[in-house]
Amino acid sequence: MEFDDKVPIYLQIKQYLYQAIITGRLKSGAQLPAVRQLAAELTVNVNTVQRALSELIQEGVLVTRRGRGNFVTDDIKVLIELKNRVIATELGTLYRQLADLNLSAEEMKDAFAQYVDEQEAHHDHQ
Amino acid sequence: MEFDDKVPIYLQIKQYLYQAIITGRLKSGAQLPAVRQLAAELTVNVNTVQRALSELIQEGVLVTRRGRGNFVTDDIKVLIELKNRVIATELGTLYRQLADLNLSAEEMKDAFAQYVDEQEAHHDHQ
DNA sequence: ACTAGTGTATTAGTTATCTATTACACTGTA
DNA sequence: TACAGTGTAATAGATAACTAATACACTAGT
Repeated sequence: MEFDDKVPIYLQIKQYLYQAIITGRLKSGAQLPAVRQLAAELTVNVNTVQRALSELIQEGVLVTRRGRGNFVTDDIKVLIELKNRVIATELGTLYRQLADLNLSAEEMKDAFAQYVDEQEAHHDHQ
Repeated sequence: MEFDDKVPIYLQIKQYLYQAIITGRLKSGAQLPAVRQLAAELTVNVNTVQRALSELIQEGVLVTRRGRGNFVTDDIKVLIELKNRVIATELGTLYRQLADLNLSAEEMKDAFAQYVDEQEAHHDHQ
């Protein structure tokens, strides 16, 4: 996997796992690949994977069972909360950045809507 | 100044300067504070400031005159292009993140619009 | 010429992240 | 009981970012 060398890899792995869980590629209760396999897939060290996993465990998103493996929590509430939290964080980041550039609420919404429409148009033409 | 310790400080300083220039707090042709003063204001080392500045100089956003100081370019076209580039980058980041979470174009626009409206409502109540 | 105020460069030391390697602990099955 | 497959921990070394300190180079004003 390719990483942005300006942000710690373990944080990018967290994002990658959030994404897999939120989109349902890793479903509630599902077992994750073994840490050594994950490390191989991501072309990264086991310790780095472990660091990301341990934070997800801390958050209650993952559950670890010694000798068995790591699993996505079966607590649906936690997963719903996770999705809301992740999306809100991303929306908030853009909002703050645009606010810092003195864009009004209307300008922000228009700019983003226009950007999205442009991207969709490009996709259609592919 | 407070920094996020998960992203290099010199990049955050770049963003800070982009913001100052785009919002007109630093106008076209204006002289920047001396590097030592900037370092003091940002509570950061001179070398770190210098690293950020040298990238802005490389981009043509700033112009340096030895012994005189650093100045915002008086090439308006460069500044307009800068604003467009910075905003497009930020919009693109959110777009990609939400696309990775399988949100549709409509869902993205609605989610952001709703977020912005909520923020504005909170501001009114302050 | 001197001096104060600029940017620039170099060196050395600290810290966080990441890697590589090895070892250990627990679980389930043959 | 062995063993293969899990997670977990610890150590040592590499690299990038940051800091601190010092020195150098150029400009403008006295």
